[in-house]
Amino acid sequence: MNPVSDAAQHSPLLKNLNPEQLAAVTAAPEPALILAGAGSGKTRVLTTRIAWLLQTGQVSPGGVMAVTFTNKAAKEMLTRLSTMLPFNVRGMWIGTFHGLCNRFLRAHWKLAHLPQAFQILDASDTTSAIKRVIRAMNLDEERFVPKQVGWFIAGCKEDGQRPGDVDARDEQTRKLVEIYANYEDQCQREGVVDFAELMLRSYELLRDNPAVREHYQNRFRHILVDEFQDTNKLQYAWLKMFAPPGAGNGQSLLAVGDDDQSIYAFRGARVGNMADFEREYRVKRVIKLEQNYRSFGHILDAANELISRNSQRLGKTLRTDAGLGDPIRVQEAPSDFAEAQWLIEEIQQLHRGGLDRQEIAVLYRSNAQSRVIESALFNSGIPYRVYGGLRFFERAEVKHALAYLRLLENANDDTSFLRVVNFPTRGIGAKTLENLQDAAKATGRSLYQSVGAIQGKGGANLVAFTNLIDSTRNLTQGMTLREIIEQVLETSGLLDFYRTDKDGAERLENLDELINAAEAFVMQEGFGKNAVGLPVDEVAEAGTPGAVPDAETGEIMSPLVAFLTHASLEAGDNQAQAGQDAVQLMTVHSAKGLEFDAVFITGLEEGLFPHENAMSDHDGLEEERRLMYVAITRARKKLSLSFCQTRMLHGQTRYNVKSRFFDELPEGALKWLTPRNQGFGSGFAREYQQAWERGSGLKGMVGAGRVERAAWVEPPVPASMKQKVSNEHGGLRVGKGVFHTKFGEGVLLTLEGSGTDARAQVNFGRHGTKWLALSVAKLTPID
DNA sequence: TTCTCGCTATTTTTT
DNA sequence: ATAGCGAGAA
Repeated sequence: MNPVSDAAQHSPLLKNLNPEQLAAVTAAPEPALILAGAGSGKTRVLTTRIAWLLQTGQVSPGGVMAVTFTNKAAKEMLTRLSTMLPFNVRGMWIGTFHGLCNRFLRAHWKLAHLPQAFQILDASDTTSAIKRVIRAMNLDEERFVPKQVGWFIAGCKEDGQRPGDVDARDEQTRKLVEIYANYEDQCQREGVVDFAELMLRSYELLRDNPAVREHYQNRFRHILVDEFQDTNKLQYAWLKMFAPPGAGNGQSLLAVGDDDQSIYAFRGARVGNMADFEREYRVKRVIKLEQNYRSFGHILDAANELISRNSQRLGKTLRTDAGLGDPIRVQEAPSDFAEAQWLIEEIQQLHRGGLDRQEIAVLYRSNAQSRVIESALFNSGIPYRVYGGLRFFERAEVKHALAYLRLLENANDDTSFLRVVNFPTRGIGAKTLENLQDAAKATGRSLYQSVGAIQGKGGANLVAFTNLIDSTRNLTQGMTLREIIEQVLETSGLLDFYRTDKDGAERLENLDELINAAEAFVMQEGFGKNAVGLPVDEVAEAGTPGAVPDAETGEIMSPLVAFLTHASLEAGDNQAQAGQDAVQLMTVHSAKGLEFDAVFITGLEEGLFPHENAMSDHDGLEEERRLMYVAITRARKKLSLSFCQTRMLHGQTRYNVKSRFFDELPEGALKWLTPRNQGFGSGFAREYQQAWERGSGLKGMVGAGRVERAAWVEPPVPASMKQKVSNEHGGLRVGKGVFHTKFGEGVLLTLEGSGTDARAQVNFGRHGTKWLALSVAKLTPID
């Protein structure tokens, strides 16, 4: 039945897998759908399958592609794989949809009609770029709210639609499409792409270039997709380009997903892709992973019972061998303050009982709910960490620094230009910038290129700014990434600004952290990859996640461009700092994929959870229910649910009814801590509240800053990993002439790295200074 | 150019 | 309640 040999079936990798997991891991090389329930060992199955395929010689490292949604999941997969495999896995095509698209577009930048050093706009860059378009078109920003226009454009792209494809039936939509078209032109002019564009552009490239498409179809024998229920229309279409249905070419597309955990439909995710996949790929057998290794029985019973109320399901019931465990505790609190106070007591008790604080999670439906809980935790001195705040690369000071760095690479990046042209202030005001933008618009050139057209004092200040950029660019030639950033921070005046700013200390720290991040990035990317033993041409295509060589010439991005890309693609981890034991606070959405010993689901009130805005349609309620399902299944041992009779929301007291989800849970699994149906204002509740209000200094503390903000930390790089910089490599010498088949003669400036990762910086004069991967580029020394 | 006042919106958001 | 933003004043 299975073409794999007996020996392969007895690989030590396959030990301790249950029958379903084993079936998934060793599934025949054909399309397969794995329905993986929460806590069923999904990641283990994915990584074990990849390791097993490689170990049994069914595929080479270059023939595998594994796609995830989050950087975290991708990292997790790489980490686990590297412990299972004897070689370095970093060169393999394992990453997020967007990360892999980036890698692909860097290798085929010419076909994609992009500059090789194209930069990626994050969500806020995108919004400000759209805002500029709307202003340039003299449109009303009330009627065309930049953020909403952004959603519209992203929505079009995720549906695979260019401006010409959109069916605009009304005036408003026609205008939106016009904005979309202008925004596209602007991005193209500036050499930038947004997140959705990364996907759409690579999809179109594959669609329109049969040779490239066939090449990749032949290359990737095994494609594995994680969280398939969250894919949107475009992502599914993108996957089909790599592995078309019904091709019968022996490719294996393995989709892993859980329809019950689909909670991103509101963002364009199509659960229906799972059913479509099953049909279009004629999937013979759907493997269900229903054995749960995470939670006790009462918790699973509750999850199963709740989710069974949904109508549109592929069908799946979790089971465990772990026994029933503790019942689910339910608390009714008179107010949100009292709920928070109850949480404190519970958390203290759990902690006294020996539970680490980081094993305790407090979940809520919307971010606004975290405030009360935070101040209560703050008051009682319990360390906590809130997820979902500003991430490292999104901080203003870091974005400013990155904008300067981007301008060094591409001065035509108007988004970056506008961000820092007057920061720190240089006497360039709104009026001057308006004139500049008019001049740029008239000639179709970038702001940087139009500076000469502005007269007077503003013009002189603008020239001073471009001179600053130009001279910094010259000054930093040949510098290491660290030196470049240090130089930019100094000459831009950012350091001076924050040094004199009264609360600039934290910002200076973050800028320092930026240098560390860059240093860590260089170390991580620049050392010892592709010990994988990929053939040279596959290295060219796979490259390294950080710096991808051109598929033809071997030219790679400079470390600076690679770092800037890294910064946009990975906004920085919200991951907890190691060694700090703190209670975890987050929305249910951001808890997906995580697990804790003890979980508190708070604010279970009608209108809040399920949220009123989601209940306009039937699907909305089902998605809320799936969200509740995700929340419940995060808990390993202890689960508590709570709701409040009253809650302060938008400055007003709301009187609540408990969530309908309570009626959908098995009564036998619940333990009510408060008498049922207790009215508001009953003796107990009133007393509790009064005691609470007397005893707490909370009123003064509300609005106090958040403690222990999640910080972004790069793993420390051991000194032994220091990158090799040499003067010689295979007959090439720094300072001597070299010849490249495409770029002609040049002078060798720098040599870095070793082995297949060796790279060279060469000044080709007319063609400029370029970084080349020596494993790909054909460089010969000239005497 | 920068500061301050007042208006508005406030579900979730992996990239 | 409150953060974020835009318009007018200093």
